Amino acid sequence: MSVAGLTKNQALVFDKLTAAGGPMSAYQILDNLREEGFRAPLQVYRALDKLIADGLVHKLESLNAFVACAHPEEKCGSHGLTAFAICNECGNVFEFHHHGLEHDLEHFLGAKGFKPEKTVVEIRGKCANCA
Amino acid sequence: MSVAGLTKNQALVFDKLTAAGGPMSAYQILDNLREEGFRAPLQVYRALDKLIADGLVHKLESLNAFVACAHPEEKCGSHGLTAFAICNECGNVFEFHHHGLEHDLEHFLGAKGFKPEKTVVEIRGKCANCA
DNA sequence: TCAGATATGTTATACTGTTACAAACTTGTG
DNA sequence: CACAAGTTTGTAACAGTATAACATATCTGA
Repeated sequence: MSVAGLTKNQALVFDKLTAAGGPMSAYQILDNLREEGFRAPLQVYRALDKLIADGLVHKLESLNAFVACAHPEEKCGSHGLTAFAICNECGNVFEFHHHGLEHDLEHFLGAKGFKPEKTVVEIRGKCANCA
Repeated sequence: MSVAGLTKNQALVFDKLTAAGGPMSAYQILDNLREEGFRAPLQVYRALDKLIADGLVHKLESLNAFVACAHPEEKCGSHGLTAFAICNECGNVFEFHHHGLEHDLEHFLGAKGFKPEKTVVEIRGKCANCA
């Protein structure tokens, strides 16, 4: 389950998030790891910072929540722009990579002299099951 | 400056945000409107809810901040997808509408049975002036 | 006028995230 | 081994973001 190169707390957070199979808030993670010895939010946020930097976890800005990457074995950053379709009914999150999108944005913003560093794309709506 | 159909508090918040010419947090707005009689966050959040519903103000999810629409005279919703390029250096926000982007996303997600309701697109990076 | 709807005010509280500092553990080098 | 430097973890306090619940006022139309 775990991934090489993670410290104890990072692995605990990553495993919890992977097992959940969906988004969790930092405080939900904290409460779920109290049995494992977690006491303070910082323990969660520190682990998340590293996991996000490594591309193993993504932050969903429109939910203030975190979700395990859909393909942790490959480095997520290498796929370019990561986007999420989030169902407002069931809360399911579908992660995808859309190269056309990325290319369009780069082209459009490049023409204006803007240098993208991180791009947030989150589509809220109804998934096929809930429609 | 003001827009028809707004209540007193809504107009105060909208004018403050327009005058700022950039993003403000809800609590920055609150502090800036204490002289006008604002006392509690809810006064700001309630006004923002209405302004956002009307398309006069946008929420920047990656900043937890709010910004006046770049073209309040036209109904913003009618332009489809609203996107933002946000400079991490100077904080400037550039609002734009990209129809190709919107079309691509709709096509891609439609094929999966996902029905978009609201789309968040925020590109963080360096603007031309700060690059 | 007055009843219903809308807007506002107020207090308290919940949720999200960070600062500052201390202690423990890891690692490489003499 | 010993021990210094760096990294990880622990803890407490706090800052920033957002909402719930309830009271009061204002507006609007029959």
